[in-house]
Amino acid sequence: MTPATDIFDRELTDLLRKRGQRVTPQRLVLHRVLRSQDRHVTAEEAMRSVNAELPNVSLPTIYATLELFEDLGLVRRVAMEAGPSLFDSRTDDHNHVACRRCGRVEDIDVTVEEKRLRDAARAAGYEPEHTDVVVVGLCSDCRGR
Amino acid sequence: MTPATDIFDRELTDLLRKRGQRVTPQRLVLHRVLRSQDRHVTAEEAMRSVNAELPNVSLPTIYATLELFEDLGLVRRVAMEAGPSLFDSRTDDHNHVACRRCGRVEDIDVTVEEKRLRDAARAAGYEPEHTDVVVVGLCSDCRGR
DNA sequence: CTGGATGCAAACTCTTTGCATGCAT
DNA sequence: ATGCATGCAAAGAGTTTGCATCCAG
Repeated sequence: MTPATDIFDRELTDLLRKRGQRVTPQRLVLHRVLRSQDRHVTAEEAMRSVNAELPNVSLPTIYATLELFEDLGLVRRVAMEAGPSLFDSRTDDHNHVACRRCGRVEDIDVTVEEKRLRDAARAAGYEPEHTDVVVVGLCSDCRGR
Repeated sequence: MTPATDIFDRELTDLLRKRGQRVTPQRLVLHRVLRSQDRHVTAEEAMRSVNAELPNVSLPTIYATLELFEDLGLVRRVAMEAGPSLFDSRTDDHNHVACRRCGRVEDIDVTVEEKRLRDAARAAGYEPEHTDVVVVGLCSDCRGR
């Protein structure tokens, strides 16, 4: 257990306590895995990583916990044109590139001017919460053929 | 058959001929339906609309044809955080708002400055083709509870 | 005629639900 | 002790595949 995981645990514990929800090993381990590991994981991948540390954690639990973490603002679902849902533990303002062939996703540290978008969303009757931006194209591997 | 559908048919016929592909009634009807109807349809919805005009068109055919139309640049898949794929027959530069509860999607006629995004995508090793922007929030119906 | 396109059924993938058990509080 | 959280199994969406038939060229 690196020093960082200690901090992760404490942060999650505080958030859960604040809402009167339980601190379980499954939640702690998934939280650690998400925040230390590579970004953009599927539920399956998350389960494999969790199970390396804590066996027998089930996919339904992973899904339930990811949804909980989304509510807590700890992860964000990445908007994609297709394929399984990806969950991103980076919650600061950033965006994504996705390969339309293999589905690979990477971060782009470029932001967009959201104000006009959110205004237009409100004009359409929506209360905007966040904005997903995905540049879709071909990654180097998939371009080579 | 309104005069517009005539034009739609001709456009599709030309595109298909150009690639040596066949002009079938299924393709013609789906094309008409997509271009005259409301935007952002699921494959299911598209099938229902097509079947109102031409019975017994199957879901696999709808999917295959939507993929073909995507190649032809006639439709675009809309990036979403979850839920069934939505296909958009508007291919000009525009973006979307989506309700995170009910999945409703509307157009936003606001564009973003894509240049820096595409540059960053290239820097990450991708060849950018287009950019999806989705403002996620709550629609008026879902906010009221 | 000929092979690409279709329809049907079945398989597959991803995600959610129901319910009995377990454990954090 | 209480009931939220979990694991398992099964169901449920959504999408794709295999294959025999059909029809556009």
